[in-house]
Amino acid sequence: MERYRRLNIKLTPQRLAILKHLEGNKAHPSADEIYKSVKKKYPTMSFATIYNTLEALKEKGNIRELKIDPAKKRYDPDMSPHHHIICTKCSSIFDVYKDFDIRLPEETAGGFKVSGKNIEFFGTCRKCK
Amino acid sequence: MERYRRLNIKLTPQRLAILKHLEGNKAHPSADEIYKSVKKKYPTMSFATIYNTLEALKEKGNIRELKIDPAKKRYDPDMSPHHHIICTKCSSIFDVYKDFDIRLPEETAGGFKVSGKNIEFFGTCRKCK
DNA sequence: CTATCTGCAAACGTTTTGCATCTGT
DNA sequence: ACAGATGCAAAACGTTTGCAGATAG
Repeated sequence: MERYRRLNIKLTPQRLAILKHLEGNKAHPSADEIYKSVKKKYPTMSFATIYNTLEALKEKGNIRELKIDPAKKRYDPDMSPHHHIICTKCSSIFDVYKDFDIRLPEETAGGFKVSGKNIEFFGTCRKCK
Repeated sequence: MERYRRLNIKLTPQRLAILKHLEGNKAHPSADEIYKSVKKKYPTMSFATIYNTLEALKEKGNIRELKIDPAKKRYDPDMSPHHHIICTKCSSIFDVYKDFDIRLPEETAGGFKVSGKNIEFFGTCRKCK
């Protein structure tokens, strides 16, 4: 609770439940998964609140929105620099904590002002292979 | 026409129009963009046909489905190994023809059998900056 | 007190599907 | 001839929105 004060967003019970669900969560949950989980405690929980909160958290730099899964957005509360590897069979996502020193040469960037990069690995996870 | 025979899919006029639209296309078009374009010549064109054809082409390894744009799938007929850079303002996508020698150490892969990788850059394009 | 959040339901844009008809091979 | 494609409309799916009432600060 205290540690969320700095977010400068209203800390409603619903939001605290969402934050609690996200904290330390390594599953890269979708909005629907968060919704289902928090709805157990707050049966009136709505997607408006879920998305509203996720948007606020994203804006404050507290979570990342992942587009690694084309079917739906996934959210990652781990803001430390890392990449992901996704299983092409079960779609589960794991973290990759390795830094790759990749730079785009001026000529290759085609006039872009590059502001970031994203590396996705894919393959078959331990369970699925 | 001839060069599409090896695809082993029925070459209907609609499909040839889709193939023609895709050939050499560097715009990474969405299904809707392909639909709009092909509909000019085939006014009865439907999304069923668009998605059906794109799925067939993807399966035969003739196009790639890009997930770099979270709003919608984009399609890339360029199967040569390359990466992408997307403009965070106008969402236009450009190709990056540079090979990055990135490998995931056994320990970091977490039991995964890695089969590929994908690098996305993002930034502001020449026009938008 | 009031700016902001919640919850509901309706709307949205993209993608998928069922099915009757048609067509490439 | 027939496996498979087309076209239409409806449905599915994730996400967004409008708004009236509630609440954190």
